[in-house]
Amino acid sequence: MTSDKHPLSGFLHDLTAHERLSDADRDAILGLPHRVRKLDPGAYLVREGSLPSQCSVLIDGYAYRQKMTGNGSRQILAVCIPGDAVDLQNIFLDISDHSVQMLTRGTVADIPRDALQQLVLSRPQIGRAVIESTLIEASILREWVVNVGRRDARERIAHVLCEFAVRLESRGLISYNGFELPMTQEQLADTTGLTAVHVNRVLKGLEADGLIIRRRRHIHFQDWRALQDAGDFSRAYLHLPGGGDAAAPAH
Amino acid sequence: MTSDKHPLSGFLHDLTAHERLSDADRDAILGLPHRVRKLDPGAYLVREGSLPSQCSVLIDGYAYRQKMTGNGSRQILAVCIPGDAVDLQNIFLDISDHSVQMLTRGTVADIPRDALQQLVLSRPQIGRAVIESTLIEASILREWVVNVGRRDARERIAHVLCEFAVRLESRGLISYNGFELPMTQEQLADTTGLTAVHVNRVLKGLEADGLIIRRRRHIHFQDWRALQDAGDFSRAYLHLPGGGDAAAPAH
DNA sequence: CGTACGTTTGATCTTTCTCAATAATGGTGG
DNA sequence: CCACCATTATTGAGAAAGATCAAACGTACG
Repeated sequence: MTSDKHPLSGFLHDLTAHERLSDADRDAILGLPHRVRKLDPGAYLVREGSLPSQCSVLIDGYAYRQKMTGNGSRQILAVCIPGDAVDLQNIFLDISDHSVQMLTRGTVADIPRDALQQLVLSRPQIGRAVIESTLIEASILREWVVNVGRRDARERIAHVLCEFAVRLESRGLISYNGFELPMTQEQLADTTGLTAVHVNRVLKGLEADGLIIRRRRHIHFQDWRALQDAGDFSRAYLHLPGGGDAAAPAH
Repeated sequence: MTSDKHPLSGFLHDLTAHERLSDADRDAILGLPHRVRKLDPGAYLVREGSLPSQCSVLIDGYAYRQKMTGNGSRQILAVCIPGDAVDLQNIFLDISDHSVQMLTRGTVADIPRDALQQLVLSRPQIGRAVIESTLIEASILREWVVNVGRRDARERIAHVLCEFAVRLESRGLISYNGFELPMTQEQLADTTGLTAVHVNRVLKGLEADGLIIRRRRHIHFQDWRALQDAGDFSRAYLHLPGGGDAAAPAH
């Protein structure tokens, strides 16, 4: 998908989205030691309770953060898209507080924890970029708390669809006014705090009302404006560099 | 409450909870320019959509992060306790994605954004401490997503009570096996994604079952172990330095 | 071509919300 | 100190969103 070949170029691109880095900083990032791995759906990148010795960057495919409750239900906490550093939190915290698993087949680059830690501490602008990236992740988490805490089922799902589309678009990963949802309805239920059955009915409803068209897992935005309204969606919380609230997925 | 007099000592204490700082770093923090203000309940520290020019540190009293949905309901995203830097995110991000308001009467110290930014960039160990603090906040947000997404009303409220008690205890702010809940049942509803009416019934239930005793807003832990079980609570996600799962509020 | 997984649909049940009214409580001015 | 007012807490009854249970239908893949 990316024209540039370096495995860490997506990661670099993500970090430089908000912060302009010097050539030396850029070279230092691309020069990080790393090992590339291919993974199957369901493979663990991080396991809750473990002490990871490396940080994985997603090169292609999707992954998700996840946590289980005591009575066995699952809550999905984030969907990682190509370019995302999958466990920045584990650079500086010891015990992982959640798990990360592959959603689809994909490729990751593992970077030794020490090397990344050193890089962040020794190069202030990179440190700053990492802080910003972490802060944006926190902002998205706040929006997710709002989503599951104060929106009804239809709003939640519409919101998740909008967020996903805008994030993909910001990385140039979205196709013509629609995208391939990389998850089952059960996983969508686990991200919205609903049941798979109810997710199904809501999706059907969104389609019946002409907001989206589904063909298998492909979501086509038939009425992007209405979908945003239905999901109470405003992209401000994503802190995307482009600013404004204007841009929809490619029209 | 704190024996040391410097307004920023609570903030320093918070930052050094995980990271040992050099004397020079400590002096740099205490030497930050700041202005102390007293505030009434409801006063805004940060307004969603604004571009703050300073970062407030809570000296005493409580505050809460909050976001409104399009149809007017409120979701509380965090409760800030004395020592918390109230808007670290606004050091590096421009437009605030949520509001922060005082929960009680209290005191804050405002630090100019530029000074704090400079400090973080020029002193790697302080940068590291700020990253860790941010990461822990994100971890707590993840747990909140789980809480509102996958737990029922009783679990949610028990969980919030446990979290609050443990956080207070970690700062030495908790009194003998109980604490003063600094919020109304309506605000508790807004933190758990419930209604005030239902919160009332659940609290009554927790009391009827002998897990807590209420006297006005004071919560006494009659059966701390059972309350943790009822809330599916485990303190790991708070990443407290003490580690382990052992410590309960002072027994 | 059959098995496993995901989706769709229907019927019923629960939790939680909504609406409404009443009782405490704390703060305020006289 | 007391009467009054505005919040906040409590309680009840009915409504609704979403969960649960169960079954049938598709589709991909070995």
